[in-house]
Amino acid sequence: MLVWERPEPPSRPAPSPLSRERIVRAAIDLADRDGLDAVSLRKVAAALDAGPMRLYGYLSTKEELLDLMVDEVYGEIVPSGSAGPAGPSGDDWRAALTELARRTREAALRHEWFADLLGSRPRLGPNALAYLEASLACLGDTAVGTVVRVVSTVNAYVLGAVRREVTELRAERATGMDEQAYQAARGPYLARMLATGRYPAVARFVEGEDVDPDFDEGLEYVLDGVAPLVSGGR
Amino acid sequence: MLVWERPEPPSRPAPSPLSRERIVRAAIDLADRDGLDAVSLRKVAAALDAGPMRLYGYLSTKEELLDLMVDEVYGEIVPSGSAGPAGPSGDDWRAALTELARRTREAALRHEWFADLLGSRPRLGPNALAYLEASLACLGDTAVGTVVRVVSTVNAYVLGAVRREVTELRAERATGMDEQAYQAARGPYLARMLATGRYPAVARFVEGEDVDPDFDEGLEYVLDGVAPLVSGGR
DNA sequence: CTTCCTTCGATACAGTGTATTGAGAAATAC
DNA sequence: GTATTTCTCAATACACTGTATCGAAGGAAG
Repeated sequence: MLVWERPEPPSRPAPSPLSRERIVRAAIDLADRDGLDAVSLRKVAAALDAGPMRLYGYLSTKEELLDLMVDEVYGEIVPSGSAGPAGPSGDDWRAALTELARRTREAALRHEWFADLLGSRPRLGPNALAYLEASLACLGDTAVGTVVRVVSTVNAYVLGAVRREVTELRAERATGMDEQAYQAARGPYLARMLATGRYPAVARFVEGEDVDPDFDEGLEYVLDGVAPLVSGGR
Repeated sequence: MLVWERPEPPSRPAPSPLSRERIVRAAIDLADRDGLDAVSLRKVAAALDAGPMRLYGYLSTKEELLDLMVDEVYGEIVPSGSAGPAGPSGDDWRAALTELARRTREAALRHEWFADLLGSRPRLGPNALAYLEASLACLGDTAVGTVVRVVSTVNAYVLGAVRREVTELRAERATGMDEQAYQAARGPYLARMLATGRYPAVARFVEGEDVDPDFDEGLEYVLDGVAPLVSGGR
């Protein structure tokens, strides 16, 4: 039985009133501050002045906690008032999808762990469904086959781009958030590898000015790619 | 100091000759069979008839083992003989990128855990560099700015699409690899959610024939999107 | 043969997710 | 009102994780 089907245990007016909401929020705070690895049932429970086993009334497994965390962030992404379908497939489907993608990226930058979990588990929570709903609704009343093609392609890009961006961000910070230090740390090794001559294209790319890829720009290309699908019918 | 910089300890002709190669292969076999969570230093060591601490001569942390595993799969992806740059930006850059994307996907289907790790850690291993090299080389001598735009966009799509596909595959298998059983399990919950009327677009999508999104098709769209960049020159 | 230095395995520790169990309180029955 | 049942919670326990420490064994150098 899925988490979202099970009712919460009635909140006893016991010492500290607990709830899924509070548990999830504590877990998210922990993950935001100290990373996903720091999220243990013991620490989450401790943050709420409770024993670890207390949580098992609200969750039946740690996986479920992660599911709830992910769903919570989906809730941050989807604009709360946008349940209604957008304009009937005008040309603003691009703007709508772009907006959603941007919000997804921003949420992932706020909650870096989200990028690790995104797409790694089936999303059936209410907010994940709302997210899916919002995605599909961007295309108005376009044919369902077209909609799924467009949305899944764009979503795949967003997922991958966000993941890459967060990873790079972490890597930079790992060496002391100094770009110079980063080059200095990875430099010797990379230089030696490139000196082997086995990676000429990489060498050319490293020596050139570093144009780090832009999220919005890549998104434009992807949207360009699927645009004929939606305007051209099919 | 990175793993790839450190030499292996000289292989004593001790009871069982160990090597990074053997360790990584054992770990990969374990991950393929029982999932990434089953990869523990103890189990890997046991598979090689060694104590857990023995591995610390070859690795200094479990993270490094994961890095080596990822790099090994990169080695499976990149065609071994394709170090030379492809044709000078003809029109076969599409074919080359497609080939590489397909091979990436196939590797992820062979090693599902690869999808979980892909893009989650900086890739600087020799095979990862070769992969990057092969990606960049697909575009021949196109301007470096264009190359990075194209490759990073395509890679983002591949990463996201592969991840989604593997996740769905796992979800289906979790209920007993029966599509009917899957619908039956998730059905009641989904039906109830859809009955709330809050997800009309999702409902339309679920009721319609389920066109699961195709990897190659989405890739085509993305390539279409970046095509003007490479043919039109920057 | 003795000495030294490397390498290995055992032990140990802090931390994890979770099953079990026993105490205590709330709710019900009389 | 008291007695009994039921439910909730916290403590304990277990198997497991990654890794530090340390003592012993074994090959190399003198």
